[in-house]
Amino acid sequence: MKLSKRGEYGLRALQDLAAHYGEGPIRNKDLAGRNNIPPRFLEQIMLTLKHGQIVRSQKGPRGGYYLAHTPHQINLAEIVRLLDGPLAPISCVSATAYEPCGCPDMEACGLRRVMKEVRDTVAEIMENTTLADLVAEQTHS
Amino acid sequence: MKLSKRGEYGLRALQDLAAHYGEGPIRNKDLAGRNNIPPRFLEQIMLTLKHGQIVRSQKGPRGGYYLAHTPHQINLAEIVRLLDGPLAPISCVSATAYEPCGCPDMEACGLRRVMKEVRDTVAEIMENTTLADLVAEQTHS
DNA sequence: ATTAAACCGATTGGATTTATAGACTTTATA
DNA sequence: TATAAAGTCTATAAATCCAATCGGTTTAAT
Repeated sequence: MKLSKRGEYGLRALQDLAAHYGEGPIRNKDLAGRNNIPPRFLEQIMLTLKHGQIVRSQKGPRGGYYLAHTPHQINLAEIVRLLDGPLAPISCVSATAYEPCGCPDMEACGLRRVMKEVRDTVAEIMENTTLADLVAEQTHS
Repeated sequence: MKLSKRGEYGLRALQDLAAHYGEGPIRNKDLAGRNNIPPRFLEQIMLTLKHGQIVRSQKGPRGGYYLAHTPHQINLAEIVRLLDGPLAPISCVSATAYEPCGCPDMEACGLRRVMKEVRDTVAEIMENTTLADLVAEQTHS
């Protein structure tokens, strides 16, 4: 039930970008330094986020990364799915990557129903939480 | 956010044991066969479950595994924790295995709050679902 | 005694995670 | 226009973990 480091780092970096939204590109080095993330590893993650249209980048001096949309347009579910794959604990309850499990009768499987409940609940929380929400909580604390 | 095969197999086997509760020991071979689980792998898992006091076993001919308690006394959270570790997506929100994350200010971390919400929700579902619930859903379908 | 079953330790192969390294491209600005 | 600062891309290494397998040991029913 764990998030990978890749996912955790990505979320932390994006939370940081959201906190500095509108201030122009932020260097990988700064993102890594402020959030205790190995810089070269973060570089890879940011590249994935760029390909996933979640951030944009500017090359050269004064370059860096910035959000491709406003913080309240980016929800956590899409980030996690991009960096970590499906939210579902087991693949037979995944909305985005369904695969049959080996159980005798899928409809009658109590385990499946509970896991679906878990998936749906997690998905609801993550889909309804945006980077703006993270930053809002962050500042009025 | 995924459950390991170990966890998935373990839950399936226990669901099976619960469905046959009171019928005496069930062989590893039967558990594996009915649920499409590699037998030698399941053997390991059942041993872990035994050491974790969730099942008991009987050796020798006519031997096998059976639940150590009634199905409604065994909840899914303890099983998953035993086989897969903490429920929390990131360790700084784990109730059973807390570790600080690298973020600058833990209290002010919006990400942490959301992940805690996810953990708490998942824990609530799993702690309040027992093997009896799985089987009940299973039969009246 | 035989046989069926769980127990236990070791190990393997593969995948994934977590990085590092190095060469390349783009671009601001001095 | 030279320079340096930044991201881009590919490759690969190290470590860890996961899934599965194997061989042998112990226990118990018949």
